[in-house]
Amino acid sequence: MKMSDVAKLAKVSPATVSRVLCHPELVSKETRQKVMDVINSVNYKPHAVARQFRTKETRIILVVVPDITSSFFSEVLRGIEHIAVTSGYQVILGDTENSVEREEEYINLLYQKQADGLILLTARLNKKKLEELSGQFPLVLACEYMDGLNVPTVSIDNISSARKATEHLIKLGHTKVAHITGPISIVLSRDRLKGYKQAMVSHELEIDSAYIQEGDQTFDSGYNQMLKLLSLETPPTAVFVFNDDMAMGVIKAVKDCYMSVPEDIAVVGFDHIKMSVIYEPKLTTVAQPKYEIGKQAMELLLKQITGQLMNKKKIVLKDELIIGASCGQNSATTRTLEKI
Amino acid sequence: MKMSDVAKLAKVSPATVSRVLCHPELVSKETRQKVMDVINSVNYKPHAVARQFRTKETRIILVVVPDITSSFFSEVLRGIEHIAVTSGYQVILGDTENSVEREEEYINLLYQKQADGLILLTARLNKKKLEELSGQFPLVLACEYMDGLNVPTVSIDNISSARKATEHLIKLGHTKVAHITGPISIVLSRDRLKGYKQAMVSHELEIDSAYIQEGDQTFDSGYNQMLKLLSLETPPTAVFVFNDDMAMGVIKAVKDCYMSVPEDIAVVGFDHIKMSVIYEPKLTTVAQPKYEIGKQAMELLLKQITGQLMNKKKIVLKDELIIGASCGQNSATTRTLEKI
DNA sequence: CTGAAAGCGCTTACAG
DNA sequence: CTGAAAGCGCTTACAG
Repeated sequence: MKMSDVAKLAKVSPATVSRVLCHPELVSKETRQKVMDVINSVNYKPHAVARQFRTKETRIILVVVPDITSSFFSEVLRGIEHIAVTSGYQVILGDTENSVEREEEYINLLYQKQADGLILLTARLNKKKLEELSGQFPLVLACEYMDGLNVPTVSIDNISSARKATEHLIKLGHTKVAHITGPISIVLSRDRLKGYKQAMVSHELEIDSAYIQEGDQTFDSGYNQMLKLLSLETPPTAVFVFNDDMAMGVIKAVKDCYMSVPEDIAVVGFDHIKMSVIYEPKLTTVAQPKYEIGKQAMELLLKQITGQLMNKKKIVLKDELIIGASCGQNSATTRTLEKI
Repeated sequence: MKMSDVAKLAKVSPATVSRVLCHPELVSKETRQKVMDVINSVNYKPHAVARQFRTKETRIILVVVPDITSSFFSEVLRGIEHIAVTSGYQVILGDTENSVEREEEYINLLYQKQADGLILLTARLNKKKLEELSGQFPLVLACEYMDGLNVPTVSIDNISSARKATEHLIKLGHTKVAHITGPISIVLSRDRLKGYKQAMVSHELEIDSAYIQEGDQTFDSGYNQMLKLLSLETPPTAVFVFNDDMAMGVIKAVKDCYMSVPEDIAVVGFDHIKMSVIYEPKLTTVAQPKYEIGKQAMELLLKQITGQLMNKKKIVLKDELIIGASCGQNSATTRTLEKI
């Protein structure tokens, strides 16, 4: 069943049927009714690809995500998808499984006009390529902020959040604060490391390079890096960890060494994933507005697609330090007092 | 840049360019080379939608998932996506956020020919509608098995897995075994409940209807239902729980009542999500081959799309009972001995 | 308010 | 092995 068949049945031209569907206000009430009756009675559905081909818009966007099984990204994705569907767009999922090659394969879809725009939840591509891409297609970078990059971006301020998280530990009286980073190849890791260092320096604490260990984002790597830190001659008394997965691994390592969190070691994580609330002790962690990041990224993309361009706008959303039990507010207060 | 432009530059017809791209074996080596050189030098990419429109295949499939933020579904999705991309297909993500209406909206995409096939990770639709859909479009149902439904399906045998899980508790010496179900409106919940009952009956244990509580799949609901069970006059000594999220909530409830898992209450979960290994005590749980379910679902869908139809085949994959610490293998053995 | 006609960029059956 | 031509199902500028 195609539009011309509907037209015949309704005794109008195909153009009129098309108008009823796309611009009903251009058609007289009676004609409209007549056509709608036929459409409903034969259950006609317009051929999406034909329309896309004719109008040159697919109403599809592509979302490239480094790891779809991650609790963090899947919530951002939900935000994107929800707004997309509400606005009449569909989402093609591009799970790169952390591979740059797959990232580039997906981006090919844009050149083939398979999608009207792109949201990147990961940016392993270099700055030049990203800007070039952004010049050619509607593009939004979410989660990762890249300094001096001329591409619309939605993210939190990772540097200041990391600084805040570290300062929380310092204010609790800790001086030997370690940091387990994410893969140092990604900007996020470098930003959070920067924030950690800023906090240390501004409180005149020494940054012991043995206190900085690189993890790979997984629970196990948090576990292993923590064992390393614990076996130092002077182990830290507090650790700021790149993400919650690793932070939980850190806690597990501490437990396995017959020590306690927060009594012996205070831990702060990052992301506030669902599990961070369930794990014991409940994590102190930086909550990112995951759904909101997705939502705003999609809205920014839509603005570009519809041409309400906003000169490469950056949106920085508010994060929040969620106080759990993994830093020991109370015992820390005591420590501060002892110092005084 | 379109195909006819490339053709002009290469001094051949558009048909030849098309053949170079789609059926290179039909073109002489020299012509092919000449055309490829032009394609590369101008970086021509064929217009995907035009091709889709002409060939009547989108090489897009639709995956409808009830909850993209769930660790379980996102791993199944990864399996689907991986095989899809490897086979030259793209995946449109349909996150229903557990709403039946949204499920139907997504399915509309099939009628509009936006996708070549559909994988359902949730089936709230009734049997008749599903079979009708399956008659019209390539369709695979994954995760949920529906009795007597004539639709290709990939799943585990939920009844026998649930029976096995419950029997594990019974063999450990428990006679007062409770079950916290999922939402009883979904088939999976009813199947696992069935398995639980089978195990109880076949071991001649009484099924106390107060021992069966309906949860909603979340941690919190596991927590709440467990509190209810613990406040019974004769509380159970073991609980088989519909999924791991709720099982962790159950454990938390037990702890909060100053009791221990597994000493006071033994717990078995379902799914073997990542967190189940990290949580303490480590869950005993039924592992579903999540990635494999996704993979096989996609392969089954591809077979339908390419017309290698396999009379509404069902694939039942093997699950595995993973023994953690939440059932107390040892203490249980003791109990059994005591009984003797 | 409505219709006739052109055309979006490809692929493929047909002819040579 | 190659080209000319038709046509996939829509939408929209144009004319009336």
